[in-house]
Amino acid sequence: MLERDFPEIRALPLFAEIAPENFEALMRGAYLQTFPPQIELIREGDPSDFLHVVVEGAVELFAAWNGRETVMQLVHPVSTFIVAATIRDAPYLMSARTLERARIVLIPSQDIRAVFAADPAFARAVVAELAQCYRVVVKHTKGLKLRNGLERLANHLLRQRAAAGGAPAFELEVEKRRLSAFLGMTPENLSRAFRSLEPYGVKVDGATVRIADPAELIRLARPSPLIDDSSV
Amino acid sequence: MLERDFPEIRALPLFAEIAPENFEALMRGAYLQTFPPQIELIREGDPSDFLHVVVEGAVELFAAWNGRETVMQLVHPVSTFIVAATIRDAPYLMSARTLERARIVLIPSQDIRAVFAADPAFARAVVAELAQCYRVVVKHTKGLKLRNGLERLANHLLRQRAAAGGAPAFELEVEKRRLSAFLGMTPENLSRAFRSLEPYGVKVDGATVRIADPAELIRLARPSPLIDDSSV
DNA sequence: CGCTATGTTGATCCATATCAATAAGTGTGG
DNA sequence: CCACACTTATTGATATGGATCAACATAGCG
Repeated sequence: MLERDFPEIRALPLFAEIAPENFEALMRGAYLQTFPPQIELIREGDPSDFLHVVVEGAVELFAAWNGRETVMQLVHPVSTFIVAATIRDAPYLMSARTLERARIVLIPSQDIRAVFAADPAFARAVVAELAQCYRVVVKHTKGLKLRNGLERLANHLLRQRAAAGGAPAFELEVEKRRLSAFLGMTPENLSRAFRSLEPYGVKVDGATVRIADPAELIRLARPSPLIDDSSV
Repeated sequence: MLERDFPEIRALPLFAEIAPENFEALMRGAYLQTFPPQIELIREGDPSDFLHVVVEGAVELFAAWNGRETVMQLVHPVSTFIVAATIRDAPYLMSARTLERARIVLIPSQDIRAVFAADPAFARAVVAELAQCYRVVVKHTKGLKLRNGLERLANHLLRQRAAAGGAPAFELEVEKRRLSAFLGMTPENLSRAFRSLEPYGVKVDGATVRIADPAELIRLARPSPLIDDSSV
């Protein structure tokens, strides 16, 4: 892997505290690859060969059953995915595909497990990362079980707005089709949900969302830190 | 804590490989308590003070939002809960209450974090536990998003049957009301779902379920290891 | 520039929720 | 040990959120 790609990976909480020689070891075995859109990176059920780090672009984790398919998570730079499968040496529970052209670092799972066993700092970081992942899924599940489609969308928009620094307008980052699957609804339903939010000051033009008065939307969405705060 | 309670805790994957002196340290600060049914052990949003180990009885993890409440997980002996919050020193994302009279070991979170930092074997075990928890939630979420109520129930019954060693009859372990919340449906709906399963050879009497011909039910449920196998 | 996939909108259907009434347990205190 | 109160489970009737089907618009792309 190229030198210049180290810093952004090194800066990830997962790798920040790791001993230099161990980080070197990980990077030596790692591949940096650029993928076109719509490439299936991993398939659920396959053995976990690599830990993936999205450096650029976007990836979706999805799952299928009985002919149905849903989006489980949307992954944006810089973050890792499938840490759990890598650590447990278990088959992937989700598939992954690129949404756009993406640059991804692939670190062999056995290297991860080796350094994990040898480097206490890395072990701690893996734990923090896993605990984080766990909490993300729990929050997502809470949203699915406790909110209806409109509420999930409203809160998603507020989260995106916050992620964009509170700007009055921001981009959706993903196709509405995929967003609908992520939010647990059909595309048609999402479209109607957007219209239902108009009275609350939400204006949508393509992938651009403009929230006139956040307070209005918040009254509907009732965001909770225990579901919506990514830092908690 | 009493000597005689050690073995079953020590035998847990989470504690099995830990150094004797560290395990001693954990147990010295731990409390073994017996709680009556319906006691709220922890409340979502509270700081995580203790790692909990259910030694006897049953506990449900639940979450609430905007006046609604749902069951996130059912915890039976011997297992731990809220490892993630303990490790991250973050607020609980879920509340917990006893379903029956329960014996629970409470280990101060700061002790867990201290031993975690000092004992590599324990750190590894925590990671394995967390990865396991993560995968459990992911599977649950997949079920919620990819299956309808009837399918979720059918698969739940098959899982319970497997957990009971494949016996033709087994107990539900929890009130139907709570099971319905866990499966993401209303009690009325669960009741009707049970009746819908009669043609598939499912007989319910109180909390006892009898599956005449598993093959028949399997055809409907289409269980998948990536959703239903607890070991994967 | 046309082809194809995505998004929107309307009509309709269906699964699930809600409301209501009753039955069946379960626990408590006399 | 039974009667009473209260919770849970069931069943039926009805409402509704969301899915499906269909048609069309639009946007991205070769």
